[in-house]
Amino acid sequence: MKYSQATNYALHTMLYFVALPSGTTLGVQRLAALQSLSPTYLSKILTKLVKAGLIESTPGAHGGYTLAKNNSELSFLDVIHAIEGTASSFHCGAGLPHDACLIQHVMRDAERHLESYLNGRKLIELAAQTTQWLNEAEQPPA
Amino acid sequence: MKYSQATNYALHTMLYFVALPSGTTLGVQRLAALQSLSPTYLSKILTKLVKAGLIESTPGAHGGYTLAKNNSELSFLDVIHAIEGTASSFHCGAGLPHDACLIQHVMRDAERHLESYLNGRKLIELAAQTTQWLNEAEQPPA
DNA sequence: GTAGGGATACTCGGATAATGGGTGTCCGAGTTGACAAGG
DNA sequence: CCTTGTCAACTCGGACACCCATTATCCGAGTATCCCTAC
Repeated sequence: MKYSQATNYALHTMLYFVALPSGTTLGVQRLAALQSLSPTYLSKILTKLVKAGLIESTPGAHGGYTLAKNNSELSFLDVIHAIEGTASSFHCGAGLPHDACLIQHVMRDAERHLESYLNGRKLIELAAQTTQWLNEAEQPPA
Repeated sequence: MKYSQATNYALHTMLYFVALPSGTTLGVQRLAALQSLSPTYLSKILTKLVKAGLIESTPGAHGGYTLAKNNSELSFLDVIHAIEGTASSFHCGAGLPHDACLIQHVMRDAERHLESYLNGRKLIELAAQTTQWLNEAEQPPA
């Protein structure tokens, strides 16, 4: 029961996109430098985010990634589902007919509760503090 | 983000203990046969449950495992923590001071919500149906 | 001045390790009860 | 009848191997922009 590091990177990346002015495009190098991780690995995560429709990519020179339109109300759950998939986190291996396992019922309920909460938490909640953080990092006090 | 199979086995095992009359002792062979898995692997899980204080073990002949006293109100969270540990499921690897990561705050909050829910669901809720299930399996209709 | 042809700066996708944890097995050690033999 | 030794059943713990997902890297392909040169 652990979230993958890729989810962590994806959340930070999406937070940058939400915090920056709408329409800003960022390249892999910039994003990787901000989180100090390898650009090649981050690109894999970005393609997942693209396929999930959270961001859009423009190839070629001056290309990069942009927040998909009307995605300012992005939730934590959207990002997590894009990376980890939407499959259930608990599966009873017993040979019972489809979903006769009582334990599985409870675990699925718990999962739904968790997803409901994560769907309510939006990335934009953290945008204000993040933009401030980015500005301080970009131009340090003289 | 997936629960281990060991957690599944542990939950089923604990459910058997709760459903059966208080004081019943079960050996590894019986428990493994009920879930049709290898006894040697199940013993590993059982030792974890013993160390967590959920069950007690009596060595020697006619030995086995018994539900620890006054544990009838066992929750799902107790079992999960015994197997998966109590460590947080999300850890921000960034070099920020202790817990300055805003994303980590949200994820920890979500985790607390999930744990609160799982702490409220008790194993005994499923006991009635499980005992019925066990009786049918033990003595099939003539 | 305009068109064409590189060069460049990106994204995209596949192939390929390395690593670690979950899963499962094997074996020896320690402990207790049952049983039988001998005094 | 009592003691004692042996055996069997069972838990406990460590060591070991296997499998698979995660993590990470490298390289070639495709694509758009820029710049430089030739006409």
